[in-house]
Amino acid sequence: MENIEIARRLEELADLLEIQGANPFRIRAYRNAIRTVSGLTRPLSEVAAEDALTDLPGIGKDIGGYIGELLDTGKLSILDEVTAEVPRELATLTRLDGVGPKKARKLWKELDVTTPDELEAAAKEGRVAALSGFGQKSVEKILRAIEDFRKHQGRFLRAEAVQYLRPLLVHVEGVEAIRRLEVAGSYRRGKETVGDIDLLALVEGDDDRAGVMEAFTTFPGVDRIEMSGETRGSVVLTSGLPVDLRILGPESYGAALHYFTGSKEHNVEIRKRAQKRGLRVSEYGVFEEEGKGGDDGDANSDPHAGRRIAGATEEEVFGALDLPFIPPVLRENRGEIQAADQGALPKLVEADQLRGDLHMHTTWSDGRDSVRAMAEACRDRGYAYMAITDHSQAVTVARGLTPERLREQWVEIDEARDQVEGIQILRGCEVDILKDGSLDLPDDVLAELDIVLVAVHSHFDLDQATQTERILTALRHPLVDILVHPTGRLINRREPYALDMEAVLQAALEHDVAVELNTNPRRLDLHDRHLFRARELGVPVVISTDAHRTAQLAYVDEGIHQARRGWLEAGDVLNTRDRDGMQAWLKRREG
DNA sequence: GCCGTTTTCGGCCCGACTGTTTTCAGTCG
Repeated sequence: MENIEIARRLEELADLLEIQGANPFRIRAYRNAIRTVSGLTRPLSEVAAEDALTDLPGIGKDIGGYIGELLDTGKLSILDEVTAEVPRELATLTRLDGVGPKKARKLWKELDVTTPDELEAAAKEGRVAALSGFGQKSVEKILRAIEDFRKHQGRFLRAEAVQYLRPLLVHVEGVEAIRRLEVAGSYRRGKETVGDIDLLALVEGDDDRAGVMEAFTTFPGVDRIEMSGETRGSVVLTSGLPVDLRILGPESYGAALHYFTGSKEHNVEIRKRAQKRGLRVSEYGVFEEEGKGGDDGDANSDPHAGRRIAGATEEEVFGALDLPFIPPVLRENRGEIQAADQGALPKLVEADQLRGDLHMHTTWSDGRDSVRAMAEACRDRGYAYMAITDHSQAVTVARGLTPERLREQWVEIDEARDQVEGIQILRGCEVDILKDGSLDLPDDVLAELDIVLVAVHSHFDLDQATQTERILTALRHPLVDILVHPTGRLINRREPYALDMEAVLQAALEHDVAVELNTNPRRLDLHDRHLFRARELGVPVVISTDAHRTAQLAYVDEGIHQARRGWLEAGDVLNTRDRDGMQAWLKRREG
């Protein structure tokens, strides 16, 4: 069983125990363990085999036992016991905005409501408003939440969100009082998708805060205002994108930027670290706690109590905790705090370190631009080399190339080599991995290519063992260079095919095959967790755009976040090598 | 339920905002 599946079961358990009213600290312990599991790059089965589950942070005897049970049997008996008492659908109910464990429990106990559909019916019949603790506003909010839940389950692509956001930024920036306006949150962490947008406005003094909030909530693209206070406001744009605004003074801006950049998990760890040093971290700054334990408790409820020792910049906040600046893309609690503590943060790869793009299409298959146009565009980007990699014959919808047409294309590639100077044009192909794992072109043709990419474009629904074996078979082929878009996912549209990625990465290592980070914003495949694992194992990664027109070569600029989120350094990325270095790798199996 | 360079017992991250309350619980990020 995969880590992510184990995390999901434990999460369901925690959700249901919370609804059941279990000790909140016990729930927290479960959530801590879930954080550890979902942040882990090694397979838990491997850790279990070493008998080292309880060495993991937040995992003790009990939870370690649950993980062991899941690994051994695929079942979790305690979850079965809990679901015998609490209906598992109730966990879904807490996904609704404004409905937490307490309200879910009340709706279930008093109205026998367990699903969004039942909740909607009860709300419309006036039964919800009649409950104590619920009023007319709660009912309206719940009905809206159900509507949102139905129409908008997926998150926004990062690239998509920025388009909706830009006009709002222009509008709010127009307010004179604003000294700085920045986007924090998962957007700043470079996540592939964002659920909402967090804006931070720096305002001097208290005078114009109301004006800033006013400008924010009256932006014409605002569909509705969720809340609007003195320092915090929350709206939903007509596009459905939720946006939060926080207003801060200069002494707190860095602390707030850190705090609202997150991730939540990273912040929790940071605060624990602070606590050990007798410090308190909040969005207002880093404070020295004074008179610990001696007070009446009121001192702790004042967010500005104690002496502020940092807050104006993020560097200051990290510095107060004896840490160097941690780049936002790393703040996922995947070991970045420990690495920072030990001076071992990775030197993350930058877009301008890439020396070539090794995956693109032309008019020969389903691309829009010619070989020459693509070559000129790559040269203009300053690349030293590039590969033309149209589809092979099996992908008929994309006009995939037969061996004959491929040879015809080589004539055109030769012409482009003469016409476009200053860049090396590799002749390649995105060769289909057929259902049985064999390749879509004969070996003698593959041998004449400079570079061979392999990919799955069919039979997505094979079971995991079969799909994995299919790809392993392809990786064993001695002429294969790169496995491209390895999981096949399309964000918000198609799930990855069932695949044992650990086995695939191990095989890539063994057979000296690279794996791709495809920077098409809908793919971003491999994703960060697997990139991290590839780096850990030493499997080379190629960052390519899969461009189907010249403009899409720019996908690399958005996609590079993903590589950085996977902790990749230049040395982990094959196409940071210069022309000779790349040539040497392509010839790695000769001599 | 987990954890320990002050602790094997007694803690466990922090604050804003809303709605339904007569002083605060619930939810969210």
